[in-house]
Amino acid sequence: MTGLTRKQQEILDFIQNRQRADGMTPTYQEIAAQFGFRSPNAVTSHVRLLRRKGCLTSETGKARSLRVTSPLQKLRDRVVDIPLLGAIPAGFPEATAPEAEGCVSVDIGSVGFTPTRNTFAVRVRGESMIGRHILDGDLVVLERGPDPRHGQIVAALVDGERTLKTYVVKNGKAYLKAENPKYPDLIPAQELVIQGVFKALIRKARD
Amino acid sequence: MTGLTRKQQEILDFIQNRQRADGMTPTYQEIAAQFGFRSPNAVTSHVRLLRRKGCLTSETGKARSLRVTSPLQKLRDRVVDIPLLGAIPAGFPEATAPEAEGCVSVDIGSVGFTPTRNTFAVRVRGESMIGRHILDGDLVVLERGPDPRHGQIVAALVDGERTLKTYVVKNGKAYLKAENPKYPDLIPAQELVIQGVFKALIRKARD
DNA sequence: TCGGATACTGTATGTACATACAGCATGACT
DNA sequence: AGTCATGCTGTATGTACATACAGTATCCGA
Repeated sequence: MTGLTRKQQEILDFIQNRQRADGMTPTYQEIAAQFGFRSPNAVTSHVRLLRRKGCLTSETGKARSLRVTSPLQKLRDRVVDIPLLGAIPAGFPEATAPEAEGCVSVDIGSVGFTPTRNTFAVRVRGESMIGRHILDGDLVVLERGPDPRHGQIVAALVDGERTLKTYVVKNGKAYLKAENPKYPDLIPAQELVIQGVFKALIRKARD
Repeated sequence: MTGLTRKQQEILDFIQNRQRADGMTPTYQEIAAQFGFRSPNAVTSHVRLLRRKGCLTSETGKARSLRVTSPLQKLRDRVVDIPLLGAIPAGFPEATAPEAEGCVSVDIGSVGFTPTRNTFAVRVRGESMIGRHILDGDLVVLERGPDPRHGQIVAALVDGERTLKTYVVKNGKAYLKAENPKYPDLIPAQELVIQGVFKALIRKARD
């Protein structure tokens, strides 16, 4: 397996970029137009080579069926989009698609579960959960719905502001506990709106 | 804006799933086949409705040009595939695509940088970096290449095994330091292979 | 009870696309 | 010089596809 030619790599990249950007692969004539070819056949021969080298597949006769087969692509899991909710959607406007202020896209293998319509993400503000190794600025993925169990981390509305807390059950009563000595402890859970339980976390390095 | 009909939702889901799975949107006739319609026109009218409701776009005349316009899709960032490297690729076989044992796909906004060919991911084993809030089982994204700066977290090969350490410079000399009292401290950096510096982290909740 | 939307069947048709056949350069290796 | 891969132009052609026109049946709100 020889490496790809410069031209071949360019074409491969073009196809992949177009697919990612537009959601559909370019046609032979679109590729020809992009590279200034005056004959769609120039593309055909390139595609033939790329296919022989195993970088490209297509189903014969089908329109726009070119697909880049990167070695990673085969290992790739399904990618899901999780809405990143902003500051304060007080309560939770049931079933309404809440205004997303961003979008977190991850493969389901890495987050370890399959998100549903009840999954959302939130950016952590403050260090209230540093004891559980969640930092200011982290992106936290939560799932609304399931009743939290003892020891799970939950997002809750406290005085109209959202914070992360640990859900603890003590003598049959539920409390929320901050994992940082600087923060107030043990808030009775009944008075609060619990928005979801912690499912995953994404952190970027601060330089 | 009324919600979608059950049938409309089904068709929309089918299109989206096919697009994600195959990398190309189904044709009208393929959709018709899927739902048992004996006329491609049944699809046409559904598409017309979905387009009016703003859930679908297509460029007229173009084959396989249907695209689902979810509100999240617009916010969606570019998704990149990062190879998940396994146990011990001792050293780093320069420029060779190292055997990936998995694939981490994330949008570039969430990881906060644009991965390159020198980016890879590794699953953390052990609690040597608990002081920097990195836990056993976490998925860590690293970038090979840039010389580490003081205080940055790096992946290094120590006795043929990979661990995460903090890169510290003391009196002009570089050391690696574990962030856990149980682990040995301050290893001279010269004797080790530094594989990359910490860029991002993905953690799944343990139940 | 009379629209008006949804949810189809059935038949066409123009064109968007993949792909085949027939060349002609260029460079690289033997 | 000769062969072989790359990298094209130019012309066709069959078919895969989007889409228009003409109906029919059901359900629902006014």
